[in-house]
Amino acid sequence: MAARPTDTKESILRLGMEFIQTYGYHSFSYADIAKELKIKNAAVHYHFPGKEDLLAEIVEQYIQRYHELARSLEKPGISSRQKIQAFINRYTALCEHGKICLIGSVGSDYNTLPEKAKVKLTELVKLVLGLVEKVLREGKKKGELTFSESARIKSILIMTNLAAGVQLARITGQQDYTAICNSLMKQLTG
Amino acid sequence: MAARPTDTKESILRLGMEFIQTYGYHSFSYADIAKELKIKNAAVHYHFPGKEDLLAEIVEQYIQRYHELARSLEKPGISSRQKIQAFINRYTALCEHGKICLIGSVGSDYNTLPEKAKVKLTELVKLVLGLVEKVLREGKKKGELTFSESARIKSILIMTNLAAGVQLARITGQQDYTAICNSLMKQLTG
DNA sequence: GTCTATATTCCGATAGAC
DNA sequence: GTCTATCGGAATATAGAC
Repeated sequence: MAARPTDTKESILRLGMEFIQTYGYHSFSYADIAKELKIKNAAVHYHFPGKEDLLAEIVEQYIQRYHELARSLEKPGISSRQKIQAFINRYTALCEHGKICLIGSVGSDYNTLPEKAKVKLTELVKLVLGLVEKVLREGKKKGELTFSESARIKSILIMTNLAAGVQLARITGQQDYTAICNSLMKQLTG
Repeated sequence: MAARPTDTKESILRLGMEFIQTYGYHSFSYADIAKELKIKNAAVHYHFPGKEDLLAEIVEQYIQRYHELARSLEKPGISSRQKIQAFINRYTALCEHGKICLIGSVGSDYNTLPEKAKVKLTELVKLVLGLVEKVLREGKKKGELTFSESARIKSILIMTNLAAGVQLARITGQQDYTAICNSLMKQLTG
C-alpha cells in the first residue's frame, strides 16, 4: 500500500487529523487508523509510539499550515478583504464535510490533554489570532476594513464566531454558519 | 450517604454535568462518579442503565434550567441590558471554574453521540438561541439595545462568541473571555 | 437502593519474528 | 517497516445476593 517510507506516516497524520475533526481525539483509536490504512495496530505505534505523540504532531502540522497561509498572504496584490476571506474559507471547507476546526475539537478536551499537546495548542491559537489581528490592523489602516474594536479583540470575536459556528452547523444546520460568514464580511467591508 | 431516595440520582446528574463541562463526555466513567459519591459502579447503573441515558437527562436538565431562566426574565422591571447580562453571567460562572458550556462540550462530540442526545442537544440550542433572539428583538424595539444584524443572526453571533470564548479562556487565559464580554455589552448598549 | 462479582469488549502499548 | 501475538488496564454493563 505504501511505496515510499514516509507515505504511511503522512497517511496516519492525515487520518488522525480527519478523525479528530470528525469524531474527537478520544473517539478514535489506533485500530481505526490501522483498519483504514490496511495495516496493523503495531505499525501505527512504530511511527507514533504513543497517541499523544500523534496528537502533538497533528497540532504541529496545523501550525505549519497556518504559517504557510500567512506566507501566501504576504504576496503583493491581495486585498485585506481577500485575506479575511481566505481565513474564513478554511472554516467553510471544514463545515462542508461535517468537520470542526482542530482548535475547537482539541480545545474541548483541554483538561484531559497531555502537557505537550497543551503547549502546542496554545502556540497554535496565538498564531491564528496574531495572523487575523495583523490582517485586521493593516486593513483598517489602508481603509479596506472597518470595525470599532481593537484589532486584537476583533480577531478574537471573529475566530470564536467561526470556531463555534462550524460546531453549530452540525447541530442546527449549515445555514446558520453561512449567516455568520455573511455577517462577518458585511461588518468588515460595509 | 444518601438520605432521601432521590439524593443519589441528583448527585449523579450534578457530577455528570460537572465532568462533561470539565473533561468531556468521553473522558469520565461511571467509576469516576461512583468513587466521588462513595458508592459502587452498579449503583450508578441502577439510576441510569446506560451512559447515554445519563447524558440525555443531563441535557434535559440543562434545557429545564434555561426554561427557568426564561421565566425569571419575564418578570417586569428587568431591562434588556440586564437580561443579556444574566445570559452572559452563566458563561462567566463556568469560565471562572475552568468549565465550558454543555453545548460546546457535547457539540464537539456530536458525531459520536447516541441519537437521543443529538435530538435533545438540537432542542437545547434552539431554545437558547430563541431566548437570546427574543431579548434582542424586544430590546431593540424599546430602544435599549442597538445592533445592525437581524435579531436571529445577532443571537448566533453572541452565543458563538461566548461558547468558544470560555474554551479559549482555558487555552490563552481568562482575559480574552473578559474582553469578549466587555465588547459584546459595549456593542449592544453603546 | 446498594452491594459483590463477573462478563465482555476495547484500548494503548510492547516483544520479538520476518 | 510491518507482522503476529499478547499483556495490562479500563470501560460499559449485568446477574443475583442483601
